[in-house]
Amino acid sequence: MPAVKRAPKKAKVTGKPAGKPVKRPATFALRKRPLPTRISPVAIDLGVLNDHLGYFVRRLQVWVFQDFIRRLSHIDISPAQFSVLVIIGANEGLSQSELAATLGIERARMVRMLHLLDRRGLTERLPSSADGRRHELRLTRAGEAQLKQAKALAAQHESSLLPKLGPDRYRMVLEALREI
Amino acid sequence: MPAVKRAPKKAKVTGKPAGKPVKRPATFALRKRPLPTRISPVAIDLGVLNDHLGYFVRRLQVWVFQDFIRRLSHIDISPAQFSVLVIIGANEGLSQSELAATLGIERARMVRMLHLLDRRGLTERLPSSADGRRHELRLTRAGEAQLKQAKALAAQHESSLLPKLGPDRYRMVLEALREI
DNA sequence: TATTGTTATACTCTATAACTATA
DNA sequence: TATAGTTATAGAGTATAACAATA
Repeated sequence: MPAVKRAPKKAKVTGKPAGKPVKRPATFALRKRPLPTRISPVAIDLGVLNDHLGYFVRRLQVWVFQDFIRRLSHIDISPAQFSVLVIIGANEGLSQSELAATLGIERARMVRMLHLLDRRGLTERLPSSADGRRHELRLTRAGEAQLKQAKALAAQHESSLLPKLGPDRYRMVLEALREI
Repeated sequence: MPAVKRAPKKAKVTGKPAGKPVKRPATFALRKRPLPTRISPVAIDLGVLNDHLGYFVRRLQVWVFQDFIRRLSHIDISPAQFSVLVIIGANEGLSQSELAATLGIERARMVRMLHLLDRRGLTERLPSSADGRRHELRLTRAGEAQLKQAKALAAQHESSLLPKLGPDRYRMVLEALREI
């Protein structure tokens, strides 16, 4: 309603006992709604957005991540967590800073992500013998098993993009972006 | 340092008088650091991430947005704000819900964005005469002027992507994503 | 002095629930 | 009952500052 011409609403604070924090899933809870058929459902004139790569890249990124999140929701692995596990698995013993720099995640943020993965028993941080400041990162046995499962689901996710984009476009775009 | 084998740090709370909130820029404060030469600086084995479109799309999206933010930092327009102004400008009188659905932004989020743009004198919400629930959105004169400036800067941003991606790749990717 | 890992803080954004005015 | 706009809240992510241990 047109609040512009009425008194402010005052928020009517929810009637809940204030002690009932609703548990939300760890990753974005986008799982329930069906994905839209088109990535960019156009009902309205996009104006100059039509000439901006960033707009379409953003729409595609959101759509791809949502599909990824849905497919890996069973094992509760987010895209960021997946990338962390993959990099550690492929580069055992690397440091948190190297990992963070590789993925473009802040060091401070990486600390919390690794805390969580440690607590879930998927990763370990071993003090480096060569450099007392560093942690050498590795997957636990459970982490390796989880990563294997995640890779299988992620591969399914990736396969699903082919028909969505069309095989030619898919290959073209992937190769183009990989080279940048 | 290897906290795993030491007592928890206890956070040493910062010595500040606790009454000095540092003013941060409205958009992501990524302006100061130089953009990396390569979008995905690879120093480390990416493993199966090399086969995932989502990874590269995400890296590209972040990179493109950072450039956009820098270039429009003078006028303090974020990518999301730009898209809102463009859509309103190209579709005067549309409702908040339509705008939000078009851009994939939550209605609740859109409220705060429009509050801010209203407060800055760039947009207006007029009660619809046909439907008492709706607001018809439009740009103010100032909003039109600001959008014009923003479009010019955004066009410069877009031009800068061409040499970065290579003109052929740029056209290919833009056309591919636009069709999806 | 610089770097690694860490904690804390502020802010942005997403997801959701609940409320109101209206249809 | 459903929809448009709104408020509130929880959580994820980003940016930044500051600190201890170590180099």
